[in-house]
Amino acid sequence: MRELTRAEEQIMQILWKLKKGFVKDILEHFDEPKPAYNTVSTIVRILQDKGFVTHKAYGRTHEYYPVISKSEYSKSHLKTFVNDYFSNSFEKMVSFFAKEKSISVKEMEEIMKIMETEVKKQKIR
Amino acid sequence: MRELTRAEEQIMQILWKLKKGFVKDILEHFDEPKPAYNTVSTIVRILQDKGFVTHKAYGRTHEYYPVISKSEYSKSHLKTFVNDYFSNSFEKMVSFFAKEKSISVKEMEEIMKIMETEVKKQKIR
DNA sequence: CTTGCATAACTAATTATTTCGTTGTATATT
DNA sequence: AATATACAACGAAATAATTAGTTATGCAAG
Repeated sequence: MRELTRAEEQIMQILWKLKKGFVKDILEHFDEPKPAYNTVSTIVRILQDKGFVTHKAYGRTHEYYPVISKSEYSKSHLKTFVNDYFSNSFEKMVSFFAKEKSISVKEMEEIMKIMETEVKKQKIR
Repeated sequence: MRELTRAEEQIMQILWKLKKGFVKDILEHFDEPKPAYNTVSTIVRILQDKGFVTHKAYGRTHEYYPVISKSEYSKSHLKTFVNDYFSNSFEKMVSFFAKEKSISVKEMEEIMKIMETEVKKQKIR
């Protein structure tokens, strides 16, 4: 999957939040200083060329939708990261952050609970 | 922490692997088609300006060292990612990937083992 | 010493990304 | 119909990143 550039990612984050939107809706969700209308419009069109969004036309105006979901993109992005920084091992990554105390005890307990459920579920089949 | 660009990251990965190296050593570790010597030299100097590497001079030639470790950088990078894609919750991220089956049962069992140890260790204090 | 080679530093050229002004057109308003 | 408004499309300009040529210098070999 193509990588999003900085500006593209910012707009995708807004679209993922909004689910859909006209350029003017996207623009509203920018913090000050807001970019020019045309800047947003251009980048949305680039995102469309790259296959990240599509649009529905209402006469001459376009309502844009994400085609790639936030989950899909994050999955692909994290995979690359795990591959590059943790020799493709989720385990290495997670245990690194557990040891680094980037994950709280409470979070770890939650994670263990979920994993137990998942392990059981996957072992049944 | 500044983000690494594509070319910069490639060189950092090599330096992290080598621990230290002259430009020519870095160059050797590129796959074909290798970039020009000067391309590598320029980017290493940019990395130095950004504070990612430093050097030890042997007369006129420089041996470069990472100043930011791979761990440090990956920590900062993943934090940004978790913040942007999982509303700053490691738990959300990990359980998403567990449910997606991106983490194998074997890996989950390992992770749970490590977390149990970590939880105990951190609860003692 | 002179020539050749290796290297860092500098700089120019190229390519990618971001930003936004301009244009043309459809639609709404008077 | 004439004018104003809103928008997508286009394109130019600005900025960032990448690539590599050129230059200057030190060192080694003859």
